Order: sequence, then structure tokens, then C-alpha cells
Amino acid sequence: MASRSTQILEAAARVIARRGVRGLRVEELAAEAGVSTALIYYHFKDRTGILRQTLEFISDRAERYTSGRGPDEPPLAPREELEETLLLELQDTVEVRENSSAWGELRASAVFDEVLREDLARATLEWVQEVAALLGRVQPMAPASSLAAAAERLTALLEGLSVRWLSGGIRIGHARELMRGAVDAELAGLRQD
Amino acid sequence: MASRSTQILEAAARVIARRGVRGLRVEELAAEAGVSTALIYYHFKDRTGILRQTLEFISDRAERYTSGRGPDEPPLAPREELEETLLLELQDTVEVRENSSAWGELRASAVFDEVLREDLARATLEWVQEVAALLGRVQPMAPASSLAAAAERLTALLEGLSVRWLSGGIRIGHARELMRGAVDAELAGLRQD
DNA sequence: TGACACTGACTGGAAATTCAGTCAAACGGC
DNA sequence: GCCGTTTGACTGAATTTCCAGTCAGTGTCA
Repeated sequence: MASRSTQILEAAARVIARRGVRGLRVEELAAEAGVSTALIYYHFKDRTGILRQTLEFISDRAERYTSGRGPDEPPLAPREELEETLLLELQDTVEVRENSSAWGELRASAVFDEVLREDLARATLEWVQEVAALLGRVQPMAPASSLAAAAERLTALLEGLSVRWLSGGIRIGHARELMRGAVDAELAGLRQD
Repeated sequence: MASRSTQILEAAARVIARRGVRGLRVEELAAEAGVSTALIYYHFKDRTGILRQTLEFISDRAERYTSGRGPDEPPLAPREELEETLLLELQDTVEVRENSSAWGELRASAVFDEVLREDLARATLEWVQEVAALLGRVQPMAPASSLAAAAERLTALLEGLSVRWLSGGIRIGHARELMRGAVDAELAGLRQD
């Protein structure tokens, strides 16, 4: 069962997804979580603290739905696993939408907010390494530096496509197709190194 | 000589680069421009008006540095022109930084603000088409749909890398290198179609 | 003298943060 | 098992801070 703090963080993710980081009002968050504003300050130091912990919460949660399938499902081939991992972030479901827009917001806020940068950098690094590892399983002979570069490009592209999707620039299906194309191109590139 | 309004807009560009569109305080803008807050309201209707005009100001300025070289310089080969066009947005100069962060802010704000979407979509489309045209000059035999897809990926990637750069996730030199790698990969992909 | 550019001081409202306390459950001594 | 004490979770109601926007008036120049 979700603890009170978790309940607040879940609410924060929803509010950020709806209004943006800058649009998050502590009072609205309290209402969304069904608690008093004071409780927010009891559990979190201040508004910035809420933001920081929400970022952490979001990136943990993303890992969960990213990292894998149910126990009964057959294991995927490396290539499929790679593609699936990346495309999981481009789905029109409540959870993914919420996560993606909150993530995009936090990323954008970090441009102007020192405090958010460190956590964000760590979460990004983990994600890049995960993708690099998957790439390495598809192309075991490729040098580590090429894998890292490809992973950085694929994740950065995913973020770019994600924001375009959320801001209405492209449709989700198109975003997925572009992403698949990028995976193809990167794998082709790795084959030659 | 810069008129007072221009002086304010230049200051606004600096403040936006430092604090973001959403972090712009009219008082801080006044201080930066060396005028009173009241004067801001004398020249611009309200905060939104400042923002709108500043974004216009910034994008005009961007066109200047994007759209080509001096008259004396030799014309570039298509491949170089493509690369240069994309890499122009990844430079650590005041102008580019201001422009990129304002653009990123605008993009992020559009997720929550219907009003911004249309202009943004139009500007993005133009940009994608410009890049697609450049790709077409490097690979004239490639089908238009492939060119369009590659252009969309390259521009989305550029946005993704740009935000990572501005949020301290990667260094500018690394971003440029990743971008060059992506251009290689996309051109290699087009060669086969 | 009138139109224009400009300012310092102010206001109202919204939002963040704190405060003084309530309540229920856990604890420990008997 | 009962009872006084402590503690952690929680709240309603302030208090404080912040900030966009206004206003009454000053200097200046044509």
C-alpha cells in the first residue's frame, strides 16, 4: 500500500504532467493528494524538495515499466528488446504520457535550476548505459565508445520526439516510426565499426 | 543605435537565457535593461506582450546567423552546408545560447499552452523542410519521404542534444560530435534507399 | 504648452511557508 | 490490562513573500 509520501509524489507527477513544473501549486498538489498543504511541508522541505523527489520518483517508476516483461512472457531477442525498451516511452497511455511530460518538464527546468541537474544527470546516465548495454547485446563486436555514442543519440532523440509529440507537433504513431528508423540507422552504423 | 524598446528586448533575451521564459520577472528585466518597471509597461502591454515580442526578436536574430555566410565566403558543398547548418545551433556563444534556451522554453511551454502550438508547429515545419532540402542536395536520388523522415530525426535530435547541453548533461563539443555522427548515419541510410 | 518618455512608490492578489496545536497509536512502568 | 507519556502524522489558520500591474507626477524637447 502506498505510504503517504508516495501518495503525494504520485499526485505531484499528475499535477506536473497537467500543469508543468512551473505551474505546480502546492495548494493544488495538496488537493490532488487529498491532504493539507502543511503536510506537504511536513514530508518535504520546500517546493524545490517536492520537485527533486518527484523527479527521483518518476525516474524510478520509468525504470519499472521499462525494465521488462511479466514472468510468463517469453524473453525477447536483443534486437526486439532494444526496440521495445525505446518504444515503451512512446505510447499514448496515461502512465507514459504523465511520465513523459513530467520528465520533459523537469529536463527543461533543469536548464535554469542548478538543484535539479545532478539528479537528472544521474538518471540520464543510467538510462544511457542501459540502452548502450542493449545495443551491445545486438552488436557484441562494436566498441564500447560507439555503443555509448549511439545510446546517447537514441535517448536524446527519444526526448526530442517525445516533446514534439506532447506539444502536438507529431502524432504518436509517426514518432514511433521515426524512432524505429533511428534504431535501424544506428545498428547499421555499429555493424561497420 | 538601439532604441529603448530594442534595449529592453535585448535585456529580455539575456534574462530569458538566464532564467527561462517562465522565470522572467518584470522587475529583474527592468534592472537588466537599466530602466524602471513602469517603462516596460509603457512600451509593452503586459508580461505576455514582452514575451511575444522577445520571442519574435530572438527568432529574427536567429535567422541572421542561421541563414548563411558572408558574401565573400566561398559557397559550401552540400554535405558541409548541411552539417554546418545543424551545428550552428550547437555553439557556446551568447547569441546561440539565448536562442536555444528560448526555443527550448517555448517548446516546453507549448506542452501546456495551446496558444503557442500553432506558431511552433509552423516554425518547426519550415526548419524540417529546410533540412530535408539540404539532405536532398547531398543524396538527390533518395525518395522525398526518406528525406523528410531523416530531417525530422535530425532536428528532433538536435533539440534533444541542445537541452542536454543547456541543462549541463553534456559538453558542447560532445554534443557536436554526436550530431556529426547522426548526420553520417542518416546519410548512410539514405544511400541505400 | 503639450506630447512623449520616463520614474518611484504603491497596491492587490496569489502563492509559499510557518505556526500552534489536535489526534491516534505506540511505549513503558506498574 | 490500565494509564500517563511520548511521538509522528496531520490540519486550519495565519503570516510572509513575491510579483504583475497601476498611478500620479517629473523632466524635456519641439
